Amino acid sequence: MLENNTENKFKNFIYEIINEDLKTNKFDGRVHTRFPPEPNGYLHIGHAKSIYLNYGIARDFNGKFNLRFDDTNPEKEEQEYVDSIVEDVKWLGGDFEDRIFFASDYFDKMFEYAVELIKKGKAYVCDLNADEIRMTRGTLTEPGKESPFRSRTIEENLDLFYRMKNGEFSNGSKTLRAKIDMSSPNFNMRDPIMYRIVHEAHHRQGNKWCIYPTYDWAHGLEDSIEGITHSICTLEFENHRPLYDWFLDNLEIYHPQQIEFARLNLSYTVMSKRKLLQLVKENYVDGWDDPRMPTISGYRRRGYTPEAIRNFAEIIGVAKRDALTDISLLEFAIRDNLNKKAQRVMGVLRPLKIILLNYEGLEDLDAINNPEDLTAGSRKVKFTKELYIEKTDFMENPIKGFHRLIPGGEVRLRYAYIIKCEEIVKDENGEIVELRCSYDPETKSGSGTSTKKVKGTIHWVSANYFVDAEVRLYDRLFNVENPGAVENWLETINPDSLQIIRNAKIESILNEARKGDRFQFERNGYFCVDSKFTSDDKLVFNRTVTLKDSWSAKNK
RNA sequence: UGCCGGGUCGUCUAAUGGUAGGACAGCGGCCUUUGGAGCCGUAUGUAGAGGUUCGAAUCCUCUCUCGGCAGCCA
Repeated sequence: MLENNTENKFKNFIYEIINEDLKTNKFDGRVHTRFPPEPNGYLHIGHAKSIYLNYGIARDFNGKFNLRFDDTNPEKEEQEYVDSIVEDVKWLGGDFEDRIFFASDYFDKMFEYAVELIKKGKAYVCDLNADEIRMTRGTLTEPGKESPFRSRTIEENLDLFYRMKNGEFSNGSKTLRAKIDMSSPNFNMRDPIMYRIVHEAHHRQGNKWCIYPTYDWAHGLEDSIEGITHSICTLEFENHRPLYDWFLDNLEIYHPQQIEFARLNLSYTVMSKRKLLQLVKENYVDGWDDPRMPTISGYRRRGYTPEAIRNFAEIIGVAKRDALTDISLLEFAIRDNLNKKAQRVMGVLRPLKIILLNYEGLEDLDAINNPEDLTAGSRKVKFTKELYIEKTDFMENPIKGFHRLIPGGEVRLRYAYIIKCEEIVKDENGEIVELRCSYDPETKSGSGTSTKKVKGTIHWVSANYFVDAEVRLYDRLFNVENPGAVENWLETINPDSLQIIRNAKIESILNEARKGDRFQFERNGYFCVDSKFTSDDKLVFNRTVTLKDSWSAKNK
């Protein structure tokens, strides 16, 4: 067992509870958490918060952490989701060792427990259909009415329950209900349903079962069976806790502690699995792993790192109050992480040809791979007479404060020379197609021979040595801060959330880039080689996040 | 208006009856061969009213306000 260090003690209110439990020896000094996803969709960043919370607790208290699939509803669950969830939890670093479990593996045990509750006179088979149950449940201010089947004998209930299990009854015709209190102010206690009849194959159990346990009945049993100490869930289950406790107490079995915390909401994104599924199914995005999706697979494809997501989880903390977390916190986390580890490279997204009138030949110039990490070394970049620079780095009629290239003005080419714009070449439409410049041989980067100072430094790529790439620029998927709260949320989708640039010119060193590799395109942002659309003859980059840009921010 | 749970800078979060602090975002400046990074500085907050106390974000009372709950979903 671990020493309580003060660092852990007040990390959040859940740590406080655990420290108290450790002090009173409530669970014999054990700490055992779990992450219990339902395999009915892909994991999103809200799940990452929960994974890091649960896994982090296990790690900090020398406890254990289980991955458990809460697969109690065959109508919504699929193996594909199980596979993606396992991959995502591992990628995030949630280490469940060999403890991967399935609620469906406990179905036999749950059935026995149900029989036990019937024998105690605390559960009964009810013949009311769904409508009738709803109508007799009462309202917010009125108590419900007791089911006419509530007083069946134990023998009759047992007989009926076994026959339910054996498939004698049709979907929805009968349920097993807990006999609690139809007048409870808490709806969850008004004789909640424990089993429903669903004649449907289960993704792991096949046709073994035609009755399936409900969440309320199953979840506490799953926790109890696994010896979980702290069963951490989100706020909407707070009203379910009395029922969680009731089942375990009346069964007189091992009783974990349910604790609720506020789920993550992120600005400009939707988090509900139902809505994410709809975006996928109706092709608003290009799959669960579309880089605009808040899914783990989406962030992975976009270029996010597990460390950044974990740091984000640390930054936002854990509390009980509903929150709408600003997306800038997440963006900070990934910038901060990539700044320290991403190789720098020059990439011109919107090329503008430059011809150096007084330059001939070819030079290999030194470029630093990462100014934040000099051990990353340097590389050679080809410098030639004809180059590409960023279209937006030239202004024929510059606005105030513009530090880059202007007619007759000078600017430094990163790692190279200072150049001066001598002449603008336009096509018949008046579009600028080329700039003719001179270079100053005294200003070679690193030579120490230059006394000249210029305000701007821009990136460039040789027009003779480069690699063509497609670059995908992403913006927020929604135009409103809290799309989940908008009724017509689909109408708030940002039509410009994806911009595809087909002929970006990138340093030729990126010929060797492989799927998933991350780079900083200097002055542009962080980019990741797309794992889906990149092929042998086509390089595709996803923009993970822009660099912080105080210039364009100022000019908004 | 039945029950449950919340309300601290713009946002997220800390305080455990004893100086309301941090991060992000913002603003100002320094520095800079990335308008990046870094560094320095700065403003902004305890929902309200009473009460207890030497002392209250914290305890009590009332009010206001936000969220959740009437699936055989989780």
